[in-house]
Amino acid sequence: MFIELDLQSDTPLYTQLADQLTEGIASGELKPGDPLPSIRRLAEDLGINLHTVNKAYNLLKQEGLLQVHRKTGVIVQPDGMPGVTEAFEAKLRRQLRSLAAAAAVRGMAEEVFAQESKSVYRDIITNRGGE
Amino acid sequence: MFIELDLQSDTPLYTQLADQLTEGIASGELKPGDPLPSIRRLAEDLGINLHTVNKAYNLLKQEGLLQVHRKTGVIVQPDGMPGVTEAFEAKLRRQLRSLAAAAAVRGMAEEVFAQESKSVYRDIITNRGGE
DNA sequence: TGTTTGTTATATTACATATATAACATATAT
DNA sequence: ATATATGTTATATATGTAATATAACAAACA
Repeated sequence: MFIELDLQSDTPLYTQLADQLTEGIASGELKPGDPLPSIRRLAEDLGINLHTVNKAYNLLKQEGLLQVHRKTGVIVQPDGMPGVTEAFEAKLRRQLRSLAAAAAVRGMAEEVFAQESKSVYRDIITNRGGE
Repeated sequence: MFIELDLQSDTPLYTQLADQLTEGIASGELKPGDPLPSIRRLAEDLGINLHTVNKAYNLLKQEGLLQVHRKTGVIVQPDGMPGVTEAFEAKLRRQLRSLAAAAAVRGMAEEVFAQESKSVYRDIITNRGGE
């Protein structure tokens, strides 16, 4: 799986990494049970620090997307992905709210905003680059 | 206009403030030309520092949502709101992408995600509380 | 003249990000 | 047993952001 980090971005490296791994799982490129590179290995490949990768892995572990086994290494959650919890719904709505307000104030219509959402979602599932 | 800040949130205060002002404009509660409280006044009312309010106002000024006149004070952009620029589209897509991936990986269907987006958008426009 | 406005400057505190080393405990392979 | 590679934990450091606290400035208005 190809991962690209933008050092200039205002999004933290560990967040970028976690996001891209999440996309990989969502698209099916990474399947349940698939092994991920070791912390040190991935850090080496990406040219970043061990702890930054560790932070991203742990974030996804907290969310239930990864399992981290001592010595066995890190694998994609094989026992079923987490569902849409109340907490997740609330968080999603909160973040969507910020985006929707910015879109609405610029005159982007409701249907266009919804269509953008649908389009972006599909883009991830069909494993396209993004544009 | 009622503004509520969550000191426990991981979202910075100036971001929360800018978001809520944006929602106010999007919903029509704040109309073009409407005056906003002075920096010091709002800071006092919210119980936060002058510079935090200033940062929020300047952010919205940069985005073209506010006009800041010396002594006249701060008003909602009267000369037409900014449109949907390429840059905004790109930024919106980037942020939606992260949300869509998190939703998809938890099994939220494309239509449900789009419906959530539409629902949240409508919530803002119709000026409801949020839940 | 005095007050209020946004603006700018400095300083301080706290926290997050990212890095650099180092060491530890454990499971696997040799 | 020995070596190796794994995730984990602990320090330390540098940098940047967020938020606060004062203070002063220039300009507009009553």
